[in-house]
Amino acid sequence: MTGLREKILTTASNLFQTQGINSTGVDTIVAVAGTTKMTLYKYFGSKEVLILEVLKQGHQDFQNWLNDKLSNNTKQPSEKLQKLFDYIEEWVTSPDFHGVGFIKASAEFPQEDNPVHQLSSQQSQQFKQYIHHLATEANIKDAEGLSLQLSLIFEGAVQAEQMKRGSGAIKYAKTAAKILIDGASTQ
Amino acid sequence: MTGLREKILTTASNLFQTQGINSTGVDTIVAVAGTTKMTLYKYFGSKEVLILEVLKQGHQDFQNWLNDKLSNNTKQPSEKLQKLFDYIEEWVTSPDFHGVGFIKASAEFPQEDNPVHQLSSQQSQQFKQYIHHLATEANIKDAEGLSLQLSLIFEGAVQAEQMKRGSGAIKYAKTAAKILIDGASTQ
DNA sequence: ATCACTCTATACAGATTAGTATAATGGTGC
DNA sequence: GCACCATTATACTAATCTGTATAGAGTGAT
Repeated sequence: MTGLREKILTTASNLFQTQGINSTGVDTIVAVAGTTKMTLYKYFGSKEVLILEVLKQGHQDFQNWLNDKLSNNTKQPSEKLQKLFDYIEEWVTSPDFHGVGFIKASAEFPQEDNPVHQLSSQQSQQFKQYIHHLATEANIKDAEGLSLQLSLIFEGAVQAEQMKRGSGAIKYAKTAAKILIDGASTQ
Repeated sequence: MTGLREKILTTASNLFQTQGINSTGVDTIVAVAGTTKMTLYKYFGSKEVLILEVLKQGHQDFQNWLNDKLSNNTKQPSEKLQKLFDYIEEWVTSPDFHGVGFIKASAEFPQEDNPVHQLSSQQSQQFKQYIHHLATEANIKDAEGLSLQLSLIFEGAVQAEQMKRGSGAIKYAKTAAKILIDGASTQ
């Protein structure tokens, strides 16, 4: 079992978040990962493929983590929606939080026909749909509107946290989410 | 009257938004602006200086535009806060909207000691303080909390709009803002 | 021991980058 | 005409980038 592919993935993920994607060269990645370019290009045909794989992995990790938390710690569907931002806070404030990939990637690759941008956009929409799913299960009338608002707050909070670490933006995002959820529930 | 400096500024601003900052070379900027590198480096000592100037200009334009709108079209302080997101919507949906500079810049320059990141962070905070100012004038009790929440929604909406143009995120951001403002007013 | 296989080491190609040096061009004021 | 000025045109340096070519080192199986 190599684990080299995995090592390259996590190394690239960290560097992309801390240095930026375009600012991180392939040479830097392999140097930090303790391997060579030949190996990197064997597992990932190009830097673009590597970027896409990093995004996929990060998104999947987040979705799995969140889903497990919600499945294991809540019973009623309405409870999930209420506790959503509690877990998001836990995720964002955890020490190994390294940002949300698709938000940064879409900024670095603004062109709509770019594969990285397309995947980012797709992941953003996927997350919105996940909230939509939670909202409909909780019998929210305007599930579409609420899910869009909650994803707005999510992206804004992550953006703010990324802009200035430990800004406490998540706390206010949490109360804002609570207000919006309560408002949509009693309708 | 030259206007060449201005021309370079607006050209760079457009290219930075549509292609990304790091992905836009100095050669491209001068080619599109119809000038040469010598002139660019005469007005702006380095690419970093140019980036900073573009950010300053864009932020100032936005703040001036928003402030004028609010000053001219509202009378009472509480009205300003209510109409804030109406004008933000007008700004975002306008055809020559080219994104909010400091949001993208902070993504492309994640390192906190980077001058571009620092300016972005500073501008983000400045905008939050502007909302805070509006909130205190409107006699909102928890002005700090509300202004943070509204700036979250703003950044999230811009992010969403940038991710997928014409997503209608602004409309939902508007209603979310209304709910939060009303909630903070009747406290 | 030899084959097969993964990984390393290193050097390289070709393109692109930021920034500079130098000479020529064009217009304005006098 | 002449001097002054901003601008252009072009060529260059030196670094950096992605991606590849080639040869060698290590390991495990049979």
